[in-house]
Amino acid sequence: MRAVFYIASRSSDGARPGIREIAENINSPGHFLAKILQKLSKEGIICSVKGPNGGFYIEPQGLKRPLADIITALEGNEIFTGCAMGLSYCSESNPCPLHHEFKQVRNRLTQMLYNTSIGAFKQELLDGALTLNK
Amino acid sequence: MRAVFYIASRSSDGARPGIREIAENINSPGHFLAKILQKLSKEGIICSVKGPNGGFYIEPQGLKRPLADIITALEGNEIFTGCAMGLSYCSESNPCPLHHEFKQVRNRLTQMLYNTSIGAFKQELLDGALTLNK
DNA sequence: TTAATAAAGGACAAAAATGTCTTTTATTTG
DNA sequence: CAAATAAAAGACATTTTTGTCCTTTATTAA
Repeated sequence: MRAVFYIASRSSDGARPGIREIAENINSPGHFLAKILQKLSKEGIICSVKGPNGGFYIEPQGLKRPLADIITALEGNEIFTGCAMGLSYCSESNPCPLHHEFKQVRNRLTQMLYNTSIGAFKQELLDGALTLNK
Repeated sequence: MRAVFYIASRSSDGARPGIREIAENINSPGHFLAKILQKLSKEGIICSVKGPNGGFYIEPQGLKRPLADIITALEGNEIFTGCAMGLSYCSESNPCPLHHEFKQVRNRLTQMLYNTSIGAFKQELLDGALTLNK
């Protein structure tokens, strides 16, 4: 789950890096990465091409999608909706003591992840160190 | 890890509920609860008395401690310090693209958990539904 | 002082998350 | 079309987290 954004930043700029190349650059077990990429491509976040010279890439429109989409695809959306204390009964109509205050924090996080596109994140990475080895 | 705050809210008001009593009221496996309570009592957040009529309680001064202490005791403080993306290289001097913005969100959460005492949380629970069965 | 009670502690078991390996399928290039 | 390449897919292994059980130790009350 860690190695998510690396793909995003690498796979673009026209090229189509393969699993091995990506794995080396982000310092992650290749076979494990493969599974994650499979999920992401099934969810339509990244695209893949089989065969020689194949690999992964992201379409221009895909770069516009928010980081939140990646999280949702990989881990579901509990982060965006769950209670701070993990209380199952907690809801808008039956809030736990921290519910309202926490909701603000959570909403801000949600906003942040929805307002930051994969492309923007990538751009900042390229501008900076690009140290993605975990 | 879920069943944390329940103890806090129950064990006070002079009584010393035992594991069984607590477990039933919060709908959690008793033996598992026991381990959590052990940790918390080792950390000095709750107190325990062995023998007949023994059980768990929290001293008045303990009620003043922030919720954050419970979290730290049980899960460490990565929540309060870690990077949103789980990037190990991310730090103040080498920030990831979301670092600064996320830090604000995280600090707000931290503040919230430090400003809310166990006692205050308990009070709100007693005032409200007190539905703590998970 | 002894019997009953209840937490402490450690060993063990199950489930989930993480990671590895092998086979299959699709694509491209010669 | 054949061979090589690379992702897809699923089986399998390891590790971590979560949960259970049993024995020991401390305390209280009769």
